[in-house]
Amino acid sequence: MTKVLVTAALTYANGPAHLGHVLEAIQTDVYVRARRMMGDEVIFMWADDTHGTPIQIRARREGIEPEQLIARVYKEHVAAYDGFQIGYDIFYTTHSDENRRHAAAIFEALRERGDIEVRDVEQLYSEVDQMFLPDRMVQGTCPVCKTPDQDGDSCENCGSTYRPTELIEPRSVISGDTPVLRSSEHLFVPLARHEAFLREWLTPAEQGGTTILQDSVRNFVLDWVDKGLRDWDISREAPYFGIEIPGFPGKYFYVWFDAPIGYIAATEKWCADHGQDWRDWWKAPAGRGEGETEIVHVIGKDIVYFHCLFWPAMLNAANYTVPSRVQVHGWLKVNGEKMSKRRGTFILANTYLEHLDPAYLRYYLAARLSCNQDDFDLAMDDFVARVNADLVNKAANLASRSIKFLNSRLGGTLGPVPEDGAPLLAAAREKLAEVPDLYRNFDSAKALRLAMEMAESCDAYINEHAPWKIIKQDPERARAVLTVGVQVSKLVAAVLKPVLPQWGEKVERMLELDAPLTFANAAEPLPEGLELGAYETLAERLTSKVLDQLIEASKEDVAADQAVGAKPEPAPAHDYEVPPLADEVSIDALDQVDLRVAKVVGCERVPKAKKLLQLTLDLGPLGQRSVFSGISQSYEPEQLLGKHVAVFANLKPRKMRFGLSEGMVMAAGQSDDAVTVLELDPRSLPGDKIS
RNA sequence: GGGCCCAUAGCUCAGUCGGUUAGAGCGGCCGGCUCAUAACCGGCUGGUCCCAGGUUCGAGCCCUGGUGGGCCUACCA
Repeated sequence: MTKVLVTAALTYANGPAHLGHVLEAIQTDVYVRARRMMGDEVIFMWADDTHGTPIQIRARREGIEPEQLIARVYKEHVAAYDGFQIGYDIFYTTHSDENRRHAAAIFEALRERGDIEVRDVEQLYSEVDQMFLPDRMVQGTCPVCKTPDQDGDSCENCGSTYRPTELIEPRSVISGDTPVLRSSEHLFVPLARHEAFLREWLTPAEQGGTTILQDSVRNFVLDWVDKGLRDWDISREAPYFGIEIPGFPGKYFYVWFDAPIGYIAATEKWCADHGQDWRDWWKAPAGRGEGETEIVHVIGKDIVYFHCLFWPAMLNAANYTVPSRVQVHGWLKVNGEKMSKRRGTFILANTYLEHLDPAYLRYYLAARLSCNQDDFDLAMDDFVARVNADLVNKAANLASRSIKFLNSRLGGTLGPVPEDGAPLLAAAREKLAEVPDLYRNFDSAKALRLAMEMAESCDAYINEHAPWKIIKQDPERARAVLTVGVQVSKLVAAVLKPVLPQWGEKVERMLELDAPLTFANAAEPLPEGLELGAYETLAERLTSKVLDQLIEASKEDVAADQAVGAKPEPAPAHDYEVPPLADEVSIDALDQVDLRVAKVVGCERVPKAKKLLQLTLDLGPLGQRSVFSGISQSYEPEQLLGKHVAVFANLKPRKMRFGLSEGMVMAAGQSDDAVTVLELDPRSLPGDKIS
């Protein structure tokens, strides 16, 4: 039996899990469940990644300690992943004794080899924040092209890169404070010394290597090695929420040093709880044979650098088991775009769970995920169509029509497999035989496609022999035909089970199986005379209405998360100017300007105009009006449709080149591409006076 | 600037070693059926295989150069 240790990337504990995290969790979970169904001994080790500056900043913003933040987020993450039925063995934390010990052990091993160098580094330090500022926490004016408000590492205007210390007028993103240059000692790992090992680890199978990587990933990493490996700075100065480096008081491991060690810490904790020895997993030779461990990491393409260079090198240097496989996936996009908080496509895991069954997303993701690292587009209409077509119309329908018919009209007893049904069943079993290797190679898309083909051809067979007609003359023949449907439903359930565990369990009950489905026992025929259990609904139709609700709820939930703790922030430094206040006036002045509530009922771009949108406004009893507004660089027309806005309603109509404008929509902002329209509570009544 | 990856029907994807007229599912349109969750069946619809060259008797597939998208990285090939 192969020992397999699988991990999904540790979830960063500075906020709730979103569907991007869920994609990886599901891909990993499907793999783990499938390998268990192959008979492998698999443990799924997982944890929260709890250290580093972003955690400190988030905690500070909320006015709590980092420990409180990570404890709360931990619960949220566990709830989210449990909700998606992720079958991890342990979800641990990098803020643990186990992690401190293994980090220290790996560090000591590196030090004994002479793989730790100490050098002075000059960095920006903020007196107000009392900390060294990472590159991304500094903004200032680009030293090359003088564009203001650029990040600490590169300029988005001229594209040049630089050190944060080169910025003109640098300031802390956290407090707005002007940081000063300060020197401190940092610890470095000279990665170049590990080049020989890394080249060996990266060797493709055709050349005798054993590590499984996607070709694109391997090329990618080899390219870095070829360019020359740079020293890796593994230390950060206090205050830093993390693990203090043994022998270097006031210095902490950079979060990316201790994060992957969390895989080991989780394993040790799990082993302690289950009477096992973690050394059997992390001190065994890497490999797929007896007495060896196969370590499989599932990660997103953003962290290949850490998992395919530093991590194997560290493990090897410290004599731990190195990964056998790193499986890389792309980003989750929603409706063809990066997840957007404004459009409601930034969907939190827990928001999803409040609105729909995790089975839908599990199926849809698995049905489209394969071994590549392309980005994954979750298109809502395709989601609905695919789930209904495959899961409901094909797979569930086959089981439903077969089992229900047998139960209601033939006493619920299976017959023999008829001669004309045997080839179909044999073909389906041949397909099943391909499935383990497909799952083993993360090609769940193809595995599920095979399941749908099985269901489809069996469905055609039943249609052809129309048991509902035959039953009158030859009930036993009808029974035999439907028996094929049940036999194939068992095979389909086996393929679906890693993706839809509950589906598998329902079929196990309906078919009165005495052992849970595996790929091996799924191929065994169901015995003639078997008495079926009651039919259980396998999948219900998905409607796009539910998804619309999900999108709406996501907007609110994301806003709520961002608002958490936003208030305790002391008056922040402002990096923009506003016009001075006008002279004081009496309240009578307000009477001159008649502001009204208006609902946007029409909105379109004005051809040939650079900035104009033409709005049709409904002012309730006051009727409709046409108003031009110079906001097209900030709004797409459809964004405004249906919104309630404030309109300067007694403004003298003005003839413009493109038509008559009968009012003025209130908006804020100084530059053309950053205008925001005043949106009113949708409960307000069109035409009502604003005062 | 350099590197890597991706591109086939409206959508999701197959397409073997280079071999006939490039396929499937979904969608759309028309008709039929009903055991089954508006399921199911038949028919129709749908393609500049990203573009341009090249190799070949023959290219979706191989080679070169481009375009678009994604990612990484930086005076180094």
